[in-house]
Amino acid sequence: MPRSPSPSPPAGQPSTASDAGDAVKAIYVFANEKGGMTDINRGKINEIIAQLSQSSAYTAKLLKSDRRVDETVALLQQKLQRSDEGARRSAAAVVARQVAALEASRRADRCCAVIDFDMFYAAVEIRDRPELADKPVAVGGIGMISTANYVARRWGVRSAMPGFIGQALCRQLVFVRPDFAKYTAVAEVARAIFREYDPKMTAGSLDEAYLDLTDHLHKRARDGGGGGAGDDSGDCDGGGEGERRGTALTGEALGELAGEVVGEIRARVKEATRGLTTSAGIGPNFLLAKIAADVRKPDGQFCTGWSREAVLSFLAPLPVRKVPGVGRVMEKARARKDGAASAVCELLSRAAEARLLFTPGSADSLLRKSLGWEEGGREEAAGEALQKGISCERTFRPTGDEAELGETLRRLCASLAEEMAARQLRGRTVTLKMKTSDFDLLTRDSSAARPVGAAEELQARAVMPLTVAD
DNA sequence: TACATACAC
DNA sequence: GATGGTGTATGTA
Repeated sequence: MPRSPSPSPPAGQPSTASDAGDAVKAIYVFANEKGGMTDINRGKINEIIAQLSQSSAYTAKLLKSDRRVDETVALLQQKLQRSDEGARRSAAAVVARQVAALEASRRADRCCAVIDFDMFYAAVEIRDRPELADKPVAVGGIGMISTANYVARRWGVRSAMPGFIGQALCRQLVFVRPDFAKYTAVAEVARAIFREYDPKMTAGSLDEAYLDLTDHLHKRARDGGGGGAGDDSGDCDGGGEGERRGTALTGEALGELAGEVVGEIRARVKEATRGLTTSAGIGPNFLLAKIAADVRKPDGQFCTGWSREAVLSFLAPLPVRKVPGVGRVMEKARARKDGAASAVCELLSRAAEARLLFTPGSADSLLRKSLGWEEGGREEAAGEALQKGISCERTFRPTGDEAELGETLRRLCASLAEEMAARQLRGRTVTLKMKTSDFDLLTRDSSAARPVGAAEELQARAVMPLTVAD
């Protein structure tokens, strides 16, 4: 006899903060946002997570790092206070000039798409074991969950969450071991389809692809395959500065055709992968396409539009964290005065501040992103970019035994050398990374005169940062 | 060049 | 009781 009616997520109270878990909650953002989360149980979920995390070394280290970020942010504030009127004015002037230049160069003749499988690993596993379909499923192990299906997400189980927490949140959670060979094969099926639309397509990861559809769309429009020859009704295209490609396919017309094409691609992928769904974002560049891919997840697509108005009204209200490249730290550094997270519009309105605080490169990048103009995605892969590094790391039980550490190091070097040989790679700088039991990360590196690759060479250069005390 | 951080998936 | 692995980019000394 099975358990009773289908179990449902806990219906807790709205977060009754109070206790020692408060600081921890501030760190753990698992129960924020994202599809599938019901609002009702958020408090309960946070409580369980806080409970389990409270006394762990990992949390201690997170809190410590968070305090350091706070200090840095405080320093930035001081720096801002102390900046003189002249510096502020010239920063504002620079920003104004940049904004004008960027706006003038906005183009409406390019179309990019980012296509992303929905809960990829879990979807593949469920496809192959249909009996899992309505059960909460996590791909990963007790150490780490890499993907959770939407049923599991209703309990607060998410990717990048340690498995034991997932299990505490949802006792019926079914764990499935990841099978990367299988995922790679599935990804290859999808990529073959993507390449028909963009031969230069690039992959962000196994489950994510960047396609520049511009050429395909023009070809399709020329060959009259479909797509009403756009009625560009006034408010659409932003930069109507002539047709570089000979077809009047810009702005909204481009978007409309792209919508059909992307729908077609997604249908083909679903068919070819026996039912796997994808979500997609469409826009004038990869940055916007990437952000847009999140909007209609799962199994949907969204187009940002091309005009300045369309782009900005899409971006403005988004939390800065949605912008690729803006993570926990930058979010905090750009948070509002009252501590609340900023939206992209504030990023833009306070761009002059950023220019005073950060390196010119970072400030530029932030400004461009808040205008929705480039960066954050693939962008011109410009010929097969060569790989910059290769690594092999493993987490093991803490030990102070040098012989044991030495043996671990030997094994790591051996696997790495094997992988490098298989891919015919060598490198000049060997970096040894070591994580202590309290999650401090240390690196030591050593550069050789010429590239190395053999296990012995790697090992000889991997000098252990010993004397770790305690 | 050496080391640390931030970020993405 | 317990929080991964691979790769890229960037800041600072």
